[in-house]
Amino acid sequence: MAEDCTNCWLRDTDAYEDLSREELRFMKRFKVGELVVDAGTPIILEGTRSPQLYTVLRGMGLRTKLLGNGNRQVVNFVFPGDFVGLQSAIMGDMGHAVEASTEMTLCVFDRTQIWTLFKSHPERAYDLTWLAASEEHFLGEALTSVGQRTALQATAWALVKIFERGKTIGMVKNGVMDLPYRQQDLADALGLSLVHTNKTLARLRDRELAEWREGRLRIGNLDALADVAEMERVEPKKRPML
Amino acid sequence: MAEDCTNCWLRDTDAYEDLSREELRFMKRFKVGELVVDAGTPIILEGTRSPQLYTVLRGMGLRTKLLGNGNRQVVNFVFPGDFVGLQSAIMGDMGHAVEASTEMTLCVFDRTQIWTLFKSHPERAYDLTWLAASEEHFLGEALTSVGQRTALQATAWALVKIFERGKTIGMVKNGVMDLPYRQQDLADALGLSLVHTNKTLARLRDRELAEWREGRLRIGNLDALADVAEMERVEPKKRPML
DNA sequence: CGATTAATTGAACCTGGTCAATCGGAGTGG
DNA sequence: CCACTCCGATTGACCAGGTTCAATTAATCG
Repeated sequence: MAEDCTNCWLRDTDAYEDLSREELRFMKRFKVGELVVDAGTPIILEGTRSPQLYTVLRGMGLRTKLLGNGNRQVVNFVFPGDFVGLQSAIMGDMGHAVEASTEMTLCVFDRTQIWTLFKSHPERAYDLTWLAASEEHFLGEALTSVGQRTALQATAWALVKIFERGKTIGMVKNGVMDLPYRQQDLADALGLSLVHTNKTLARLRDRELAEWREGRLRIGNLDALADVAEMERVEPKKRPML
Repeated sequence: MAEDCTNCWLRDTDAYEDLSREELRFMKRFKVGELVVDAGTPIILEGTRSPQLYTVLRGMGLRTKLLGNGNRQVVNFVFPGDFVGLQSAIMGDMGHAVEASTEMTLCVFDRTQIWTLFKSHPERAYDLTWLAASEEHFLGEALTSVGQRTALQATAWALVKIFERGKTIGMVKNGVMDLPYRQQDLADALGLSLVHTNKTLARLRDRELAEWREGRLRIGNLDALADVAEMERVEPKKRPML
């Protein structure tokens, strides 16, 4: 029942780099199956050595970190095409947990093959490093948002980021994108309280910059929203996908 | 005048993994020279494709991101043994700038050799990925600190992190470590104002948890400080060094 | 229909920011 | 050697962005 990497729907979006026939063959060998999980299911636990690596095929999730006092930080949102479990594969254990926000289907890879990947497929190894560096890049931006932007700016920044990511993988239709998270998730991502996040979203709605209701995000003028966020727009590049 | 990788003083600290003779030989070829910069000098600019890659041999610096409104986020502190320029080498450009806080000497590598490194030295490629994943790991923690911890907790967290890093590379003597940054740097790292950072440091000093004066950090009881931060201590592992 | 979960709104409060002044050390020119 | 300046650290007073508490609404579900 597992899909064939060759026909992976994600490769048809122009968000990802193309792979040669040989490379696809290797990925097929690397892939050991598919995993489908319900919304709310933990996929990887923080601090553990995950037995598996995944690429998200469908659905959305969260990377989260729990603090001793019960506070939660959402480290990132997880979208189709994202690679999950890299830290664990390389360094031994995960710095954050990963959980499903919707039903998700994940492409499962064999972690023990990581080393043969480095030895015999340097292009794929390079892609892995690219993904790690890219995540580092993103987290630097997120840190800057949480540390230096006001609630309004940070919220606008997050919505722009999410919307842009959604666009690259074809999740935006007519300026609307499915965004099946709770306001609490965004609040935990930005280090804001739920109440204030709610009020900030209301402000963006009133200004007709962004409207997020019932799991759907509508943004009319992305540039205007980015201006509020005081962010420099960068055309999203093609990214590798494993 | 360039030091020989074989006798690199950093390899003598037990913070870094050992390299075989062959590996050291390759690193020597990879290395093209040494760079010495004064305190205050920018080493890499944000958003640029840096022509070079560096490993810090001596001195300390900062990774910073500038916001449109002039706000600055300190993304991380840079210590001897840290690798600088990885994002640029892999993804094309840097997400942050790097500048020297003290005089620094850097080991300079040839960026164009990166690809041969992936092809012919998979162990080194693996190490590069390790470094990227490690930085990602750290930034997740930093994000959590800035997002979820109070000023006192965040400050304590930062000092513990810095002190632990300092210990692994032998910079701590008698519970004291050189920390030649300004309070403004720490403030920008934690998303706090200078004034509040100052008062928070005073609080830690009053409680006799940490004392940072005149560029020297003294911590008597690291565990007590970590308790204030509500962080789980993890024994720092050996890390690769290029 | 009661129970649960998420969104929304108002009001009081507080952590941390802003403003402003002072202090001390290092460097510099006379 | 002294006056002057510059930079970073320090402290007090006031202010505000965002948190907390609490109550209400709305939708979903067994």
